Amino acid sequence: MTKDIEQRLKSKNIKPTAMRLLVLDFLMQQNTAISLNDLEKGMGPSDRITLYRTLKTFEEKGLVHHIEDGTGTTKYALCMEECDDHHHHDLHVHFYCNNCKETFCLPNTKIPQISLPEKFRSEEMNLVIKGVCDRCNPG
Amino acid sequence: MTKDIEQRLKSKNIKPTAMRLLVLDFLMQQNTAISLNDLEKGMGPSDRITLYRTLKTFEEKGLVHHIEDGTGTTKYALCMEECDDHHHHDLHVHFYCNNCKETFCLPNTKIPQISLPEKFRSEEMNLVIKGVCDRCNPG
DNA sequence: CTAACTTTGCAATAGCATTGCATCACAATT
DNA sequence: AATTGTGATGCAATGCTATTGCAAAGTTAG
Repeated sequence: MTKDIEQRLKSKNIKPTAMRLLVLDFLMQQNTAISLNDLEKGMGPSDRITLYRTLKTFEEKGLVHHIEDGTGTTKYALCMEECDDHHHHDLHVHFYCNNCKETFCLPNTKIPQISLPEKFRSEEMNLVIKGVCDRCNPG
Repeated sequence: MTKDIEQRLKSKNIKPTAMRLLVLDFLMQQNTAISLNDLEKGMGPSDRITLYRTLKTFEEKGLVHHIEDGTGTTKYALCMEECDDHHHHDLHVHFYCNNCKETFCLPNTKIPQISLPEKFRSEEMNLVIKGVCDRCNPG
């Protein structure tokens, strides 16, 4: 089981240190995107900056993507398998729940094609939808 | 001409003070979304916090909307006429140019309907497209 | 004119992101 | 096994933006 995590790191060219195994393990247990703070609290006692840099490394290597959900604090979530180093999260939608304040990836909800004005060229897209999530929605 | 600006403030139930007239005038001259910093530099010598609160007031009253373009710093731009107090910017797309680092409103580019997973309810949407803008695009 | 309310300006704070540097772990090479 | 180099970690410190508290100034209504 640790083997899987280790393998996942190696496949992205990330040296599997103890810290990184822990962080990745923790990330894999989440079903929402989390902030650096959440990570710090969720892990055992560990250095905030190291966690920060770990996330950054993960992001550079295409293991994690970050989300600006409009709250002002950056959230992080694991990439789906298809991501490579340079194209994360371009396609799927993120959802911020106004009720529980959680941020979700909606990996199956893709951003449709948008036709831009003349001479604008698109390289990345980022769509955040705010509303009420399935768990907070009555009925 | 100052009359127009004054009228625009009044029509949104904002008391037209000297400061506010200046800020609105400045905003009307912009064709990109600007940060608080830009505003501070662009105006004569004035208090940063007052400018901050002026923008906030404008936003509450539906005159201005803010954009999180992914750079980490909030940008502000005038709303189109159709905005009312509660529904700004929900519909149009924002564009961030990776080259000139400017953020634009694309008022004529609307966000298409997205079908969310079961039991997710949408209240707001925010789409930022990054790429190269018309002015930076060769040819 | 005076009282009530709003706006403005200054000071101070909070919070997140980010960098510098020194130490430590590890891996490779001799 | 010792040495050297590279990357990872931890601590300290900083920067920047957003945000609040409070007092002074300005505005409006009675």
